[in-house]
Amino acid sequence: MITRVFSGIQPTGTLHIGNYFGAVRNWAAMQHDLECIICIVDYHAITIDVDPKTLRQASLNMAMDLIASGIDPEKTILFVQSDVPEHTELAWILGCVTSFGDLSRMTQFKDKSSREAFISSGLFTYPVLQAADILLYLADGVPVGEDQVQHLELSRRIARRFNSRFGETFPEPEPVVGKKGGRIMSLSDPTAKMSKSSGEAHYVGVMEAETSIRKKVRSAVTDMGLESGDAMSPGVANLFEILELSTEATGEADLVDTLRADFAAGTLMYSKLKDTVFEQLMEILRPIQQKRAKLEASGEVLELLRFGAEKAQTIAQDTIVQVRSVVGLGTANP
RNA sequence: AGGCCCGUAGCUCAGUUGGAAGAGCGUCCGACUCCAAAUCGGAAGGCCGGGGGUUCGAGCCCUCCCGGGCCUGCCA
Repeated sequence: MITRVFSGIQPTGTLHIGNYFGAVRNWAAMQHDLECIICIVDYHAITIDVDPKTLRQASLNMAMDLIASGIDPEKTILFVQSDVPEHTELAWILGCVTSFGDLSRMTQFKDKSSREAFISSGLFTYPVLQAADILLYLADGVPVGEDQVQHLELSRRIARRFNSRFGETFPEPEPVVGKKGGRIMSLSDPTAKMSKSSGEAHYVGVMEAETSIRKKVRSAVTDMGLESGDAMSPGVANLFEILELSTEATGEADLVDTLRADFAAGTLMYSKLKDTVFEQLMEILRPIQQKRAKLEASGEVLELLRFGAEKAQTIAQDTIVQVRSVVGLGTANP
């Protein structure tokens, strides 16, 4: 039985609808039944080149996006990672029970390092910090997408090795699967997951201006003309996916059925599909954008994050005291 | 600590004895499309890493600095 869930998200400055439908919305649903901890992972962000002038603001923006998207800072512990420096201490200690070979096998490192000119050792040990994030809170559940299962496996491995070496300390975190697959693909390249790093045309920002969103949806790749009865192309399937996820909340699910029937009959106009996707999407995004604007005007994020960091640190410090004790570190806690 | 190589458009790079800064990809606009993609047409985009020097003239030569890569060594 899972009781406490940890999630991290990088301070990329803004959320896109892939983040929203794939992760954030599930977190918002979970926070009513489970103890949720959501961390804006700025220590992770600095593993690749970042601009120090924008990092802090990116963290604050991400926090505001999350709250506007339904994360309730009263229910969920929401904070910025570096406000709780215990993360780094635990990462060091866990790094010492992590094998070099395990880290070398991480595919995401191989991926990212091949793209960077400067490869920091932090990029290499990133999964250790990720394990520390989870284990610091003794979280027993981690909402996880396809691409993160390998990292979670490593976290479990690290927890297991630590426990066997120093005594039962950490639960082995279980993957928590969201209720819906919710994997949204890039609009320009529907074979790749939606991400900000691929470029402007690839993603739709949750806080993006309506005119811009409309344009991006209209520009989505479809297909080169199908015979009726042909399988749906990845691009069209992706649009249907977005539509389905949107209408789930707007209560207009019959729109999807109608359009699907049109597709099956070979009479679907993609321009109509796109307009519908755009309209339904905006039904979801508009209230979020309004909430976000109010939040920004109020200037209360800093206070909310400080509140979150305090709650997080209370848990984190208990863990660190325990860890230092079983490992034999320091003189304060024999 | 020593040796070698690199830094030019958002990205990957070309740039001849020193003589008017370029290409591909990406971006923006247009044509074509039910809408898009692909394709075609057009446009924007640059402190040539930075300072100093040589020269009538420097992306190119000299020098120092900054940043990055590889190799060897030293310390922990």
